Amino acid sequence: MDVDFLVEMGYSGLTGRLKRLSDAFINQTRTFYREHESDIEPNWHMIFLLLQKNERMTVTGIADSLQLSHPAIVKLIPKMKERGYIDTQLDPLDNRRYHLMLSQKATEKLPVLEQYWTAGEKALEELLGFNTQLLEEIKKLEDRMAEADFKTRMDKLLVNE
Amino acid sequence: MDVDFLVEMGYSGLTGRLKRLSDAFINQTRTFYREHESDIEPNWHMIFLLLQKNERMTVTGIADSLQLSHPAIVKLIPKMKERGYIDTQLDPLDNRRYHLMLSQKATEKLPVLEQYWTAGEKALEELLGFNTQLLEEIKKLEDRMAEADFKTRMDKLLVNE
DNA sequence: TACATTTACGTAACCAGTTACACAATAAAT
DNA sequence: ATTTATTGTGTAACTGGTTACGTAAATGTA
Repeated sequence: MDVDFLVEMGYSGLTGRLKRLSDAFINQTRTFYREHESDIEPNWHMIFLLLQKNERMTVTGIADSLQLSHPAIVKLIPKMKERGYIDTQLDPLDNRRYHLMLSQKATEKLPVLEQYWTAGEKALEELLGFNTQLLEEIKKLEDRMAEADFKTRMDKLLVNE
Repeated sequence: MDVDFLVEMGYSGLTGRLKRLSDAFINQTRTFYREHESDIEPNWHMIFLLLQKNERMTVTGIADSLQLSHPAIVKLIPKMKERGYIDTQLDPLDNRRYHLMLSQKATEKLPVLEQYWTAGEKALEELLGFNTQLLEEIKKLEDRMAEADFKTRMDKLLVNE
């Protein structure tokens, strides 16, 4: 395919291209982990970082920090536990919530994982041409989305309804 | 959530932010369609455009044009047919393949859909601050990904393995 | 203290992509 | 003409998100 239809379509193609890029990063990261005998998933990365920083967090705490819905986190937990990367602990003062923490195994594996993540950062720097232009443009987009999201703007801009 | 952990994390957070943005666009577009009584899904948009341009296309033709895997397209078809937006026709010269085309209903609904899509484009222009900076940076990223993808670069940049 | 509200987590059903595999039909090669 | 390779589609199992709903625990209020 010499021509890229999504690129051809200009603004209309942009959302599809973001999806395509996002999927590419996720899928290639998963392949990378598997080829390097790592039994972790791409979307665990930020949870590891969060729990490294914070020691112990609740489900909603993680969900809020990453701006994901809480069921997204709930669904990760069984597999992370099953593979031995996190321990959980009921909150003694509040029986609804419980705390997640990195396990022994997790802290042992962190040095290797950090090598992978460093490689990922470097690869990303390369892919961004060693400048922060894209990062800045994404930030502007996020900020404008926070002011008024896509749907709000579509509703407003829809003619003669 | 005053602080955004993903933004805080710099390069490491970028892929998650792309995912978050992509999901936001998709989910809000779906909500928009549903509130406007439209029984179409966000990822049908490009297929409509493709079939407007090309009249008739095969499954792999569409997959290649959009740079998706063919099962992604295969899974869309039953619902698009069931809701009456596409007709299919077996290729008389090749019994493996069949052609997809926009149905009567689809062409009837196109004027309304085009209003929605125009609103989407305008919303996107707003969100990009009426300049093509982000589009250009995304293009550069895509081009570099085509040269050497994320995983290839990670492998190469992984130290002392 | 009783009642209403909010919060934290869990579950179900859905959307949207992927890889891996199977298989029949066509095309290419010998 | 037969065999081999390739192509087009279908299916299964997986990853990773969402919304909507339920429920128990904690909190606020009359």
